[in-house]
Amino acid sequence: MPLARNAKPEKRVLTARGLATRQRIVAAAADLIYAASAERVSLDEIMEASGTSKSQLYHYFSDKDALVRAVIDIQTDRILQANSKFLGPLDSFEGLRAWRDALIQANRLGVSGGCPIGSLASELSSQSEDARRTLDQSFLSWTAVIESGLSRMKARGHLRPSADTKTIALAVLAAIQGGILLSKTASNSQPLEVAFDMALAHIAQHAA
Amino acid sequence: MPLARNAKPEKRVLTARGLATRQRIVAAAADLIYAASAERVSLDEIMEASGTSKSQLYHYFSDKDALVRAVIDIQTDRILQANSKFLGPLDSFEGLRAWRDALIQANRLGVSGGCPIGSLASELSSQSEDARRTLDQSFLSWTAVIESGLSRMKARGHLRPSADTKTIALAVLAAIQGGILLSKTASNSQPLEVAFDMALAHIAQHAA
DNA sequence: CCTGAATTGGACTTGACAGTCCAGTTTTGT
DNA sequence: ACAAAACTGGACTGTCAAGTCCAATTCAGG
Repeated sequence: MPLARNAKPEKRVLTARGLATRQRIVAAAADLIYAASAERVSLDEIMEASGTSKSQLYHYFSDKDALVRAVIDIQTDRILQANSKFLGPLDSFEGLRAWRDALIQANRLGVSGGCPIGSLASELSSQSEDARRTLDQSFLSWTAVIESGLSRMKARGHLRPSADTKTIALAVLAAIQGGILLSKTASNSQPLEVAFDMALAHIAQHAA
Repeated sequence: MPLARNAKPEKRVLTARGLATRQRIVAAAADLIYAASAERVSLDEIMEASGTSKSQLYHYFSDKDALVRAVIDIQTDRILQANSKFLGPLDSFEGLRAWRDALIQANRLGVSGGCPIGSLASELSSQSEDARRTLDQSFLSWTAVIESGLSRMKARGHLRPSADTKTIALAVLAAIQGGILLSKTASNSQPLEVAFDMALAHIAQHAA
C-alpha cells in the first residue's frame, strides 16, 4: 500500500528517535499545509507545531521542497488507504454508494480544506515540474484504485464487459476533484454530491 | 455581461489616462498570476510588466488584495464572455459539442495554467473569506450561463421538462473543473476530454 | 493660463523567511 | 567504556517583498 517512491535515502541511517522526529515534522507540515498552502506555511511554523528546531528540519530534509515532497507522499498514502478501504472489496453498486457517502461525509467535516492532493496539484504543478510529475503519479494511483474496483464489478458481472473501466475511473476522479473544489469554494457539500451522483450514474450506464 | 460588482469607487474620479493605467496594471497582474499564483507574484514584477511604479499601484488599489480582487473580476468576465459565446445561442446537442471542442482546444493551448478561476479558487478560498465569496459568485455566474443554455434546449424540446437544469449545470461545471485540474497535472488534455464527455452523456440522459 | 486635483517616480522602512553555521548532546556499535 | 555517528539548539545572514512617504509632474476646467 505505501508508495515505494521516496526510496532515495535522504540520510543514510535513521535511529528510532530520528525516524520519530522526521515523522513528527512531516505530520505537522502536512496539517499546516493542508490548512493553508505550501507557500504560506513557513519553516518556523512547522518547527513550532512539531516541536523541532531549524537544524532538525535541515537534518532530515535538504530544503523546503524536499519536505513538501514528503508531505505529498504522506497525503497520497492517506487518501489511497482511505479509498482502498471501500474500493478494494468493491463488488456492487451498494458498495459504490457507501464509498460516495463516506467521501462526502469526510468532505463535510473539512470542507474548507478541499482535497489535500488536489490543492497541492493546483498550487505546485505549474511551479515545479518535479512536483507536477509526483502529483500526476498520485492521481494515477488513485485512478488505478478506482479502476480496480470497477474491474472487480465487471468480473462479478455487474458491468458490461465492454465497459472501459480505465476511462470511467478517470472521469469519476475528475468529477470528485471538481466537486470538492466547488464545494470548498461554496462552503457547501452540494456540488460534490451532485458531481458524485453524476459519476455514479455514468457508471450505472455501463451496468450489465 | 460585465459584472457590476466592483462598483465601490476605489478612487473618486478617473481620467482617461488614469483608467488606462489601471487597466494596464490589472491586465499585467492577471497574466502573471495566471502563470504562477497570486502569492508568488510580487508587486515589483507587476510594476515591471505593466511599466508602472509603486505609487501607481497604491494609487489605484488600496493593497495587493484589492488588486487580486480586480484580477478575479476580469478573469471572471473573460470566462463568462467566452462561454456565453457558445451557451447563449445554445439550442442543440451540436451546440454542446461545439462548446466542448472550443473549451478543450483553449485548454490544450495553455494546459499548464489550468482554469484562471479554478486556480484562484483553490489558492484563495481557504485563505480569505472575502475572496472565497467572490469566487463563489464567479462559479455561480458560470453555472447560470450553463443553466440558461440548458433551459433554452429544454424550451426547444431537446430536453425533458423534468430535467433539473440547475443541478445538471452544477455537475457539468464540476466535471470541467476537475478535468482541467487533472489535465494540468498530467500535462495532457485527455482527462478534460473524458470528464467533459461524461458531462455531455449526463445531459443526453435527459434528452426528450 | 492658472490652480487644484489627478497622476507619477522612486527611495526608504519594516518585517518575514529560507537557508547557514557551529557548538553541544545523545545514541550506537564494538 | 568510548569513539564515531546520529541528533539537536538556536543565533545569524542575506534576500526579497509589502507598504509608506513626499516631492515632482501632468491634466482638466473655469
